[in-house]
Amino acid sequence: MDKRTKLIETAKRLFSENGFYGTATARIAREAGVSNGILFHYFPTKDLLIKAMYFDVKDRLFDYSVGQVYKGATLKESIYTLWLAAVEFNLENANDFEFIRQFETSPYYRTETELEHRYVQLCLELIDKGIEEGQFKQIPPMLIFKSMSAQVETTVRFLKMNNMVLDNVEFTHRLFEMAWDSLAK
Amino acid sequence: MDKRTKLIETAKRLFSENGFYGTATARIAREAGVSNGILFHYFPTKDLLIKAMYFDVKDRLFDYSVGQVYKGATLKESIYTLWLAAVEFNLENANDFEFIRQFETSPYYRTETELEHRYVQLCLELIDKGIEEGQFKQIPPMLIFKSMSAQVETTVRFLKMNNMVLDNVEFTHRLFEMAWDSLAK
DNA sequence: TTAGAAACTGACTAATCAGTCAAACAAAAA
DNA sequence: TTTTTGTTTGACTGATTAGTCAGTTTCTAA
Repeated sequence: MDKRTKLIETAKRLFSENGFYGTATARIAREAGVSNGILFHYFPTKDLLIKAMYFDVKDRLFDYSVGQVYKGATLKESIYTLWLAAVEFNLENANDFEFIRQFETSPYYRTETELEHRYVQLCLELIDKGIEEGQFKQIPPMLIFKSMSAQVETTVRFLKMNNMVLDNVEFTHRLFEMAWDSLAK
Repeated sequence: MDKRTKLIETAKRLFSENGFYGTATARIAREAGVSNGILFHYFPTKDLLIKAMYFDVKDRLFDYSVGQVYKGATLKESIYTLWLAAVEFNLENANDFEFIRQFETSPYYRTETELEHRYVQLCLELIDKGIEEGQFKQIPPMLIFKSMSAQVETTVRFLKMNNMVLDNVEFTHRLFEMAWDSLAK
C-alpha cells in the first residue's frame, strides 16, 4: 500500500474513533508509519485530506454497487439491490461508515458536493424512473433519495448495535420492506 | 436571562455554526457577554457543557410534545401528533436541531444516555402498544423508534433545504404517510 | 552518468485552546 | 458592622496543533 493510501486508511480509523478534531495530523502520520511532512505533501491541509477521503469512500461505494444492478431487473429488484449493497458495504467497512456519518453532519459537508457524485446520479435515475412509472408516491425525488439513505443508515446502525449480520434472508427482507413501503404507493 | 442560560444559548448557536471543536470556550463566553471564568464555574469542563445542553434540548422537546398527545386519540393520531411536534420543534429551533445532529454523531453520544430520557420512554410506550395491537410490522421496537427519528430528521432537513414551512396540510400529511407506511402493517 | 524532479524526513514554530487562580464583588446571615 | 457564602472577573499557563522548511533520498529519463 502506498503512503497516500496508508494515510487515508489510518485517518479513517482514527477519525471514526476520535472524530476529526480529536485526531491530530501528527498522530495520523505516526500511526501510518510515515513522516509528518509527507501528509502535507499529499494533502496540503487537513481539510483537503478529509474531502479526499469523502470522495474515496463514495467512489468505492459506487464501484461496489453498480456492478450488481442488472438491466433486466424490475424497479423494486434494482432498488433492493442498491439498498442491500449499501447496507453490506457499510457493515463491511465500519470505518468508512463512521467517517461518512461524521462528514455529513460536519461543516465540511455541502449538498452540492454530494450531488455531483455519480453514485447519487445512479440512485436518482432509478427514482425518477419509479416516479414516472407511478410506483412511487408523489414526493420530490431528492426527498426519496435522502429518506432511502437515512433508512440504510438506521438499518446499519441497528445491526451493528446488536452485533447482527445479514445472514437471515427473511429478516433482511423485512428490513428492506420498511424502506420500500415508505416510498411505494 | 441568567448567565448559565445565556451561555447555553450562545454555545448552541456557535456549535451549530462551527461545530464543537471549531468553537473555543473563550469565544462562547465573549459572545455571551460574560467572563471566561464563569463558564467553568457553571460547567467544569467543555464536555459537561455539551452534555448539559443535550439534556436541555431533550427536556424542552419533551415538554413541547407531551402536552399535545391526548388519551382518547387513536394510535396513528398519537404517532402523528408526536411526529408533527418533533418536526415543528426542530424547524422552530434550528440551533437545537443542528446541535443534536452533531451530538448524536459525536463520541459524546452513547445510546444509554438517550435511553434514560423520558422523551424516548414516551415514544417507546406508544410503539409497544402498536406492536401489541398488531398495527406495526414485526420489527424490534428500538428499530421502529430509530427509524421514526431518522424520518423526522430527513423531513426537517428537506424542508429547511428548500426553505419550506409546514403550511400545506395536504403535503404535511403526505410526508407523514412516508414515515407511517414504513412502520405500519 | 548525470541532472532534475519527485518523494520523503523530522525538527521546528506561531497560534490556539481548555482550564486555573488569585482577587474583587455582591448578597445575605450573624 | 462583620462574617460568610457564592458569583464574577480576566490575565495567565501548559499543552497541543496545523502547517513549514531546509535538507536528504529515491526515481526517472536523457
